[in-house]
Amino acid sequence: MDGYDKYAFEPFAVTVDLAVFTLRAGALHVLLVERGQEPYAGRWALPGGFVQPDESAESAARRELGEETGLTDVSGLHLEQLRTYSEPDRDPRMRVVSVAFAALLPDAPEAHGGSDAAQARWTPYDSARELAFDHGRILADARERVGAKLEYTCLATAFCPPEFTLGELQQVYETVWGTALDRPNFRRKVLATPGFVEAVPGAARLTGGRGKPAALYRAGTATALHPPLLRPTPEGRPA
Amino acid sequence: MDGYDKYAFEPFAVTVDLAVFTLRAGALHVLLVERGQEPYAGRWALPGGFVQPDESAESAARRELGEETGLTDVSGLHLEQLRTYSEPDRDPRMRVVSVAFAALLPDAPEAHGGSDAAQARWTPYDSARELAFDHGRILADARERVGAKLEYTCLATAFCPPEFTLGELQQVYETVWGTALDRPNFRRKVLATPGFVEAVPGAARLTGGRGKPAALYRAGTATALHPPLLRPTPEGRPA
DNA sequence: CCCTTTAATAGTCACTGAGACTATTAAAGG
DNA sequence: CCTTTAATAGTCTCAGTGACTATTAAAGGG
Repeated sequence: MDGYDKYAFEPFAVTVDLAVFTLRAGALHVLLVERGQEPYAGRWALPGGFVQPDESAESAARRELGEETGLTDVSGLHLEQLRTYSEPDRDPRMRVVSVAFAALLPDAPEAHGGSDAAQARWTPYDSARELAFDHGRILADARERVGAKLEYTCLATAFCPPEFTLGELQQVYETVWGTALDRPNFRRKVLATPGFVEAVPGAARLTGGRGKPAALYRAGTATALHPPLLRPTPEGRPA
Repeated sequence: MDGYDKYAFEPFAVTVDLAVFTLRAGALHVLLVERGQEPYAGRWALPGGFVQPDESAESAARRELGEETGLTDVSGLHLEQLRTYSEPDRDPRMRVVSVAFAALLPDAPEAHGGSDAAQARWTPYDSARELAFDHGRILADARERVGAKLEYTCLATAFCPPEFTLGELQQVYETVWGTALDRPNFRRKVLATPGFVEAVPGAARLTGGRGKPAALYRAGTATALHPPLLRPTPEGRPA
């Protein structure tokens, strides 16, 4: 950071790119926008945009999230920095450094084309292919990060509405990890972790299910899981 | 990422900042450079520099690491991106976005002033105070990340020379975490984790210790620890 | 050359947490 | 009212680990 005057520096464009996840119909979905112009015209891409002179990358990401999803209050949503992508050739036109973020939404409001996006759409994660730029890589990194963080943080509640059942919370894990979990064991683990969830007294989900209505819970105050809730190892992780 | 022509963007300076850690005399040390000019003249700061037009932030970090430490071969050293700091006012002169990295060195060659640093010095982590810019925050974030990664990765071997004893490996954990560990239990855990370390056949550390010489090990091929090696909870983590 | 010191290595015991189940309870709907 | 459906409660067992004791192997001083 020394010697600003002694060394020339290239001016860079700095952008944010967002991998916005939600759960719909039991599948992980990601918000994509369709590009209107070259390069990659007509291809799908992650939403994002330039960082403005008076804002941090975090502010820019939150602003873009609001613009793309149409949500008026994005203050409580989970948004975390993933990493920064800076390969010199990642944008064919110019030198663009992009700070990538992962965001989690409890429920998916239908996306509408934002100010600078032709159209935006929720896409099943597995159908998101051939993205523009290096966005495929960013998306894969974001997905891996989310899956890993479910293990040792309380992040799963970020996919849930303010009040949720333990079954719904379990579905978050099962959907993101792609594995089935034993219900009684999951229940025991969650309830045994102080601060993970707190019961909503005397409330139960009334919506016309067939069997016994499940009790409702709210996200607790804890952020970390000790000990972690490890995902089942199919055969034995690289260890 | 759409609409480059429709929206003005501010040109940013992009730098890398490095939190380079090593262990010396049983204490965690970090590499600091003394600033020669305003702002923060005379204050200590993290080494770093501008990203050049033809290199990624990772390349820039590796280049700076070589320049600051004087190491000719920094290819095998552990270097990982921490996060990007982009608050608009983090540099009083201009808009600078900095991609921060954490690096781990097995043994500390004495630092010499690099090309753009008046002088560089290994400083005990606990003595690193009042750093320039937001480098105090970056350093704290890096330290926390390193501590956390010891739990669920094989990162600890990055602090060790190519061949090391289990006692030395244990010292890494104890130094970074600031807690004592039970030696037989640590040993059992490490040896029971496939790929963490591999024995060097028939080798023992000869250097004039008093007691029985310890066997030597090399870093194994594994990168993750399953299950993790959790640091002892003093009373009960925020959970 | 023995005997003490020092540290590495081997082994034991008990408890916690989790995986794999089985059993019970409570409501909805015909 | 009785069947269906799902939530909730409980059991059994084993791996992993914290706490601890015992043994082994070398160095160094008398």
